[in-house]
Amino acid sequence: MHSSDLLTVGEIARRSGFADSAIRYYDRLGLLTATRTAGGQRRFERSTLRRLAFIRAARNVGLSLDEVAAALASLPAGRTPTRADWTRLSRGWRHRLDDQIEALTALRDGLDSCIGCGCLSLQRCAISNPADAARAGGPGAAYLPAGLRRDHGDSRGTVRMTQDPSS
Amino acid sequence: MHSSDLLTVGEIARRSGFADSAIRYYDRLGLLTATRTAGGQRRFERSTLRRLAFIRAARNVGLSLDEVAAALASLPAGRTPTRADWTRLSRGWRHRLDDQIEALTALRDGLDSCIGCGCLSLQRCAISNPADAARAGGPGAAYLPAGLRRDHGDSRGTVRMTQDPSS
DNA sequence: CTGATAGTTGAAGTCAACTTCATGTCAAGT
DNA sequence: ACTTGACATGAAGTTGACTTCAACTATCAG
Repeated sequence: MHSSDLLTVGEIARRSGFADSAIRYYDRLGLLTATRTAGGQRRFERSTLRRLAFIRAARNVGLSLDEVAAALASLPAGRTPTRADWTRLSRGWRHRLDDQIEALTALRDGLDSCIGCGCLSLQRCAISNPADAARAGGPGAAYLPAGLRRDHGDSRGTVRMTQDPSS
Repeated sequence: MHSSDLLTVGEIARRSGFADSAIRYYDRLGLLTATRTAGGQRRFERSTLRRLAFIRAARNVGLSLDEVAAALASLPAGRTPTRADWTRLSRGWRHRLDDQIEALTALRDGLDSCIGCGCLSLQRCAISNPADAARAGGPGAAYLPAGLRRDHGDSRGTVRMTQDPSS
């Protein structure tokens, strides 16, 4: 029994599973919209909870907050989003997950053929290969998608290897 | 035709695909060992290239540099590691990748059952569920392994939800 | 011997996504 | 009215894995 059906930061946080600070952070980024009381405190509509569920789901799938913001910006202004709206936004996710699974599977299979030899060749080993070597017909050249790769800064240094680093 | 078969930072970097700065960083962390010239410059043995291949492979599989350091510390001191040594170190990786693949697959399958409804229920939706809700028999409760999860700070806030946030 | 090229250091910066802190204000129950 | 707990803000801190910078110094081909 509240005076209205608007929710405070604390209530939103408790019911969504996000920390208070994360809620304020998202508000600051514009991912959430809040009205303010006369005293300046945030008050959220209940639909904010669904928005937060979307945010968590998107992040689990691997989207950055920037991508989430872009997606949310495409929601129709003025009315509360419908199920169809949310569904539309998450359409691409399956494909994204498929890609991630495929990349990991290829990596694992490459590992299977590598693990017995211990070679870890910089040219041939699927599991240690950076993102652009071994392009030509290596049997299991496996690359992680950018989001999963631990190899983020590969834009400046093109790796072309012409010699075998034999130990 | 070099004066010896020792490699400079630049050569190591070029041939391994890592940046110079990363090589020095790894050296500082103790992941690599280098001798020094009279003038103080690093000189690496060729086996360092294999070590770096291992590091990249490990990072692709999802290990942190701390884990890499621990693994490398278990290599026998005094002699150049053999293939068997490298193989031993990467034994657990297949299992690790299997776990990651399984988690992503479960997430995708949860998505399949969610995507039509647009519900994104904080209780029921496998894809938006944080790490401890929906434990009891939800059909596709999917959780990402810690390394893939975008939800790192789950230690302090246990999420127990008892009400449906209907928008 | 002399440049050019490549190497050295420590400190500080970057990025993402938040959290923590200090200090101060609001709201609500009694 | 008062007290308590929640909320407000801006700035700074956190983590991991590096990168960038400034100011020097080493190496080597010619």
